[in-house]
Amino acid sequence: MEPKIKYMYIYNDVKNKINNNKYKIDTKLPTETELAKIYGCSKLTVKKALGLLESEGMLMRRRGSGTYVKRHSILNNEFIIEPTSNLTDKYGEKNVESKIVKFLIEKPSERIAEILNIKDDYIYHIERIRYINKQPYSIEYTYMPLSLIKGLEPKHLEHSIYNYIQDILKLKIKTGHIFIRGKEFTKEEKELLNIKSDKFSIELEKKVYLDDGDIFEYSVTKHVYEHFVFETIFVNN
Amino acid sequence: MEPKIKYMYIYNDVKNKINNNKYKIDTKLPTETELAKIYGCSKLTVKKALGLLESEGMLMRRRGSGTYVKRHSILNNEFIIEPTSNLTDKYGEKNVESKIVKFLIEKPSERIAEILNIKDDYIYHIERIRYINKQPYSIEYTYMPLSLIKGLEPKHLEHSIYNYIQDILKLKIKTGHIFIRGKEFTKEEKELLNIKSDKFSIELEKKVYLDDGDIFEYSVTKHVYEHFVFETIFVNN
DNA sequence: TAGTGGTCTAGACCACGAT
DNA sequence: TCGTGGTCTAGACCACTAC
Repeated sequence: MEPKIKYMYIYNDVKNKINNNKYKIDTKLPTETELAKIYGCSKLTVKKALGLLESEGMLMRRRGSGTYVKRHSILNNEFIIEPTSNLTDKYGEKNVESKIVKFLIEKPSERIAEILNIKDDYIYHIERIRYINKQPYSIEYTYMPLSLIKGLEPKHLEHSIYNYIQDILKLKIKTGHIFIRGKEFTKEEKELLNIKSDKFSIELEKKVYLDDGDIFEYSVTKHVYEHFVFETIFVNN
Repeated sequence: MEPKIKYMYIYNDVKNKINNNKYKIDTKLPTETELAKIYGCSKLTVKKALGLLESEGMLMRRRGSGTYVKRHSILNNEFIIEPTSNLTDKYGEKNVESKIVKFLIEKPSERIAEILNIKDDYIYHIERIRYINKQPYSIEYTYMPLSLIKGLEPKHLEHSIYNYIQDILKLKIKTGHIFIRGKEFTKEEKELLNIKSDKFSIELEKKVYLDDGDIFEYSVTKHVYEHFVFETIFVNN
């Protein structure tokens, strides 16, 4: 149950206590020194755990004053996508469906080869339409190096590529770089998604890296705008 | 010149060396131990500096292997807005113009009072159209507690509210919470911005907090979609 | 002035990658 | 097996808040 890493245990424990109202919003947490005593660890370990919660917007820490609870973790809001969100985990496997438009293994274009850092190798080139509760949600153009992602089959695309990569291939996603912009749908996309001609899209362009530094995915996903909200938090140092 | 904080000095120094190609992309940085010796500090201080650079996507750190340079800091890309971007700083004061549509001091609506955590006090209610290089860029609806932001005048709105708050009032922005979505422009907004009727907007809804925990701004900004890209990076732990 | 979180040290030990 | 970054300790001192 408990993770081996002590600060992750403290992180989860404090997070749960906030979500269960054992630590209430707008109240003060015990001091770092007290928490260190409670958890039987050094101040630095407490500080690392609380720093994570601060970066998620749940805590506000003030030198000379204390650590205050600001809000619960989100999780429940229907349309909100965070940088690390996974559709299948968010909406439940039963509520997400995917229609495969293209599933190719091909030589990459010059541009994609450069982005994926590929010399003379093949890639997967995938186009999927995704539905949530039977409603068209997005169209997704994905490019992945063949050499990294072994054995990908249509059945994986129908559910979650990410879950295949993480659960079956045991690859670890480390960082991602996301660009968000507005974009019109093409005529073909409107037909594929079966949406009216005045709808536009929110486009997410993503480059995702594994923990060994390899880029494993370049993708462009165009979301029907009514069903999409992206959330992010920043903390200054 | 050098900041008092040692890890910020290291952070800036390494960042500059990457941007000036003294540390080249795809090469390895000296180890933490070596850097600690170079800067005359402990490993932990080096680690903190490098951790910041990793969270900005400039470095990739791998246990058992080393720290690798991944890319320069961005800065130059024309339309890209990051979570902490400030229009005036980004495009230069001369290239940003603002037209004030509304500048009211009023009692807040119930909704705004709740968001700003205000009981029985007045707020600024501001609507501005912003132009970059004479092109309409966005329309911005801003609500701020009067009690926090003293002495705001039209001349400040014509340039940067943020610069007034940070440079003159010496308030420090600590965290922000951002939602991004697609939204149509209203007929009035299209007229104010003088744009064609088929244009839509990327809406940024922001709550911004000061370092003492007070919320000082709630704003909704609708950007003409062609001139707007939002960038963010995530790092898993 | 007392109490808080922020920075920093000089170590120790561990998990993981490369070989 | 060796070198790397990751976790952790038990302190010290500092900057800031609140009183």
